[in-house]
Formats: sequence, structure tokens, C-alpha cells
Amino acid sequence: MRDPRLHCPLTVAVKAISGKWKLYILSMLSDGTPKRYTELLKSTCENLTEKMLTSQLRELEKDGIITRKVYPEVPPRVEYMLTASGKKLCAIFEPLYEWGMEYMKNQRHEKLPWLEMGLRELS
Amino acid sequence: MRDPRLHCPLTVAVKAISGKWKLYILSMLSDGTPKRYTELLKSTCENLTEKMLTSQLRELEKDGIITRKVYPEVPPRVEYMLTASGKKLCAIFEPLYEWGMEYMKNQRHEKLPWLEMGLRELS
DNA sequence: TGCCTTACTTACTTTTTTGTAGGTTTTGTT
DNA sequence: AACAAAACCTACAAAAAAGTAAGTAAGGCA
Repeated sequence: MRDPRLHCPLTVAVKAISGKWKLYILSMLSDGTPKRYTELLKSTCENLTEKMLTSQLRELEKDGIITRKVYPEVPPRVEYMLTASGKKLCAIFEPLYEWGMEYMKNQRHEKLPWLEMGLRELS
Repeated sequence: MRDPRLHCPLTVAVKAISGKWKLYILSMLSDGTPKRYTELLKSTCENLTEKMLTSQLRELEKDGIITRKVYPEVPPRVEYMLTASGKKLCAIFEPLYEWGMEYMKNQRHEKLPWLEMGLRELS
């Protein structure tokens, strides 16, 4: 028997967005204006490496979520932007984002370090 | 600087559902009736191991998505069901599922083995 | 000629996630 | 006394994802 998850649209959708940097990339592109490689690379305070950026971009492209446009110049210029499918995807994020807000509110209670916990118990 | 993704509700939400068996578990529980451990373990044709089932259940529980109820019997009986938060989450899956359907339609074209590809080109 | 820029590769290591194959507990039944 | 059933747990191994540190191409400019 084959893996039914390969045929589940939901699983497939979740997989398409669950690379470590994909949501970041999508958030950068979601304003509609195309972004260059270096622009994506540098717009985060975190350690997004070239290897990771490239691999995540490739996967998003293969999945039809973003497009890659190469300008024949030297030094090269490459711009990335959302496809129609990618835009639809981003629109869907809204309710998930809302759920995440609630989630974070609730999780907070369990994750406090012991000092804060103690102080809270006093009030 | 701290990792902003830890503070992004969307990232956090996606993380909460991206374990290998979580969507399967949620789909099993989404009809509202509680499910036992073995029931979850056996309702798939795939190789869901006890270790994996347990770890995924624990994570979903920790994330407030499901509840775990132990009945003090021998042999033990443990039932899992969705929390209110889990139900909300499942409701959100609808549009993602729809997107996944579209995605699969489009991906098909790129993933066909060469034989089918060739045949399609003839028509 | 040698250096600069951008957008990448590639080989290798580390970390994280899954898988495998065992063992444990607690009563009831044979 | 031995065995069964359900829901686990544990140590170790394999696989997948991510990180590190280098190298590459191509034309413009000093």
C-alpha cells in the first residue's frame, strides 16, 4: 500500500510551507514587490545562510509558490516574487496566524521560568 | 537578538502541526469521538510505531491541542480527543486543504514519469 | 592583470527527527 | 505460576534537515 499522506492535499500543503525559512521568505514577498536574493538574505537579524536561502527558494519555486527571474547582467540580478498560487497561500495564513496568537497566550503559562512562576503565585 | 520566529504566531502554528503523524492524528480525532491509543495505532495502513504515536500525542497534548484521559483499569484504557483549541485548528484546515488540491493538480504535470510525459505530448 | 560584485555550488559536519527492537507495569484469567 | 492485554518507555541506529566553510562564473573597472 502506498502512503496515503502523499495523496492528502492538507499534508502536501503543510509540507510545502514547513521548511525552516519558507514562512520568512513568504512574509518578505507577501507585500507584492519582487525581492532580490541578497535582499532576502540580509533582511533578517538571524543567520540565514546562502545555502539555506537557495534551497528554500528552489523548493518554493518547484512547488509553484514563487517565481525566479534572472536578469542577464553582470553582476547577476535575480528577483523572486509570489505566483498566483503563492498569493492564495499567503491569504490562507490569516486564520492560522490568529490561532497561533491564542496558542502563544496559553503556552506562556507553562513556559515561565521558576522565578517568574514564584512571583506570580504570590499575587 | 532572539529568534523572531519564536515569536511569530504563524510559525508557531505551523510548527505545532508539522510532526510526521500529527495531521493523521488530528484527522482521526476530528469527528469528535474520543479515540484510544491502539485505535489510533491501528487505523492506518502505514507503519506508525508506538514510539512515534506516543511522541506525537505528547506534543499535541503539551500544545493544548488534544487531551489525554486515563481510565484506571487493567488493562489500561487511555482516550484522546480534541480540545477547543484543537477543534478551532481543524476548522482552519479547510482552506489549506483546498489549496493543496490545486497544488496537486499542478504538480502532477511536473512529476509524471517519462513514459506518461511522452504519451501526453502526442495528444 | 587582478580585484569586485552577485548569486550561487559543493563537500563535509552537526543536529534533529524517525525508525528498530527490545523491556515494563498492573491486574485478571487459565 | 505462567500468560495475556493495553499503553506505554528506553537505548541505540538510520535518515533527513540544517549549519559551516570553502569555491565558482562572468564581465566591468583600476
